[in-house]
Amino acid sequence: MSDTDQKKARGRPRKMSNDVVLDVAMNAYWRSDPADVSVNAVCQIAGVSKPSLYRTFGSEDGLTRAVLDRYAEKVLSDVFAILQRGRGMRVTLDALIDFASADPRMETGCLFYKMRSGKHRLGPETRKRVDEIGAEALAGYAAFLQGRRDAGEWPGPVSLDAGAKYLSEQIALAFMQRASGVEPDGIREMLGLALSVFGEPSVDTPN
Amino acid sequence: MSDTDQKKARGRPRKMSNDVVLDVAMNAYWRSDPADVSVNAVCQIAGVSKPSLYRTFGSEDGLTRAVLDRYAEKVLSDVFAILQRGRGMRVTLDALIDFASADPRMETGCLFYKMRSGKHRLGPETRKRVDEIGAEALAGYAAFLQGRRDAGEWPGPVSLDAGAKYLSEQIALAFMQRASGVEPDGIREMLGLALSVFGEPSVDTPN
DNA sequence: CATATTTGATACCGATTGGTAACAATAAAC
DNA sequence: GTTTATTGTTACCAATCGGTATCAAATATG
Repeated sequence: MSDTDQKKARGRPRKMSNDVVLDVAMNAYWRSDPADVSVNAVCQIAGVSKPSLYRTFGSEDGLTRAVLDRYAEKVLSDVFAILQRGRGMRVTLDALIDFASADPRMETGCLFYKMRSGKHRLGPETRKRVDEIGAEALAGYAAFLQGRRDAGEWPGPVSLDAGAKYLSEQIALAFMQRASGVEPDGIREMLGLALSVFGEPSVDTPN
Repeated sequence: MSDTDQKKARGRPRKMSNDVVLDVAMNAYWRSDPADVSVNAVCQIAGVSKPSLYRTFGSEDGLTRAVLDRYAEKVLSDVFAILQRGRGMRVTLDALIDFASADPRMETGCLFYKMRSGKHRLGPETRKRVDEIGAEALAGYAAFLQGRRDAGEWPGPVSLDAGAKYLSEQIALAFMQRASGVEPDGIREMLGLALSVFGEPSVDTPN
């Protein structure tokens, strides 16, 4: 258990690190759709031979799963961070609306929701991970709403669970619209309308 | 220009009418997804040879387009009918919620929205038709909202166009959830919440 | 230097995709 | 009954899919 078990890279070194391959694959999946990017295409644009890719990830399922993991820690973590800042209802919702409707990183939608909407086309490992992340997101939304309810900011008759599901799906819808090319302003308007059920925005309709 | 130009069916008669083939293909596409049902599969379950199918529809694009047309006149017309009944806001929205969340025909979602969400995988003819039907739906929602606004039932600051888009997308979301296996009660709860921006339901929070 | 190890290149596999070319069988029209 | 039109059957096509076997090239370890 000493430092001897550090895997020393013997043999021919990697011309391209696994992380770079993952990033290239992630961006390709993200821009279009995992179902529309073949393993062959990933190898080509990543400059990696197919046998090498299969030696590293085992299968297409292994690759998409690794990509999803990387996407979760590099992108989805930002959404979770917004929820866990402990800010007020409106400030948080506005931040979510900003991110979903106008963040330049999400110009082609959200890779996670693309995977979720095409879940049946994914391998078992990736599909399982999609379900797990979906549950985590739901828990995150629920925890946020719980905090707002404790703070007396959301006294409505809607249950916590229903509110979390609603919030989650509205964000998902915004991302899917983004992927479809809807303009940020249009998405912002619709998402603002949808989330107005959690309390009216500061401006507009002061009545 | 007399009755002589009625096309008399000469030659070997069709063992299976085109309409039956269309219905079988429609149900197959509807149950799973157009992108997941190959032409080979359609031929097999419809009991039609592949050359015959290609003689009738020309291409896969022609088939999906014909299926979409049939779906529009057999299913989507029901949604349009709800909007054109001239009933009040709440009655109409409740009818829409009922249809989207619980109608047994929509148990596997809505074929139109499945096609729309996978639009890039369709042929040019079908894609064009999808856009047309989407525009028709939007116009239908807008006309309905216009009527409600004229009747003083919807005085909010939301523009007609934004309201129509919002309504359309919320219905679409409900259908997609249905296709994902979400329970009708859950969909009804979320859709009711989303459409509460058009006026609160009769029960609950009378304030 | 010699050896072990890992890479990339190439070529292949069986399966499936959308789409066709021939051709025999069949039935309506004449 | 002959002709004509249309069907189904069979077999095929090139392309692409995910996945692998083989082997030479390259490099870190010894």
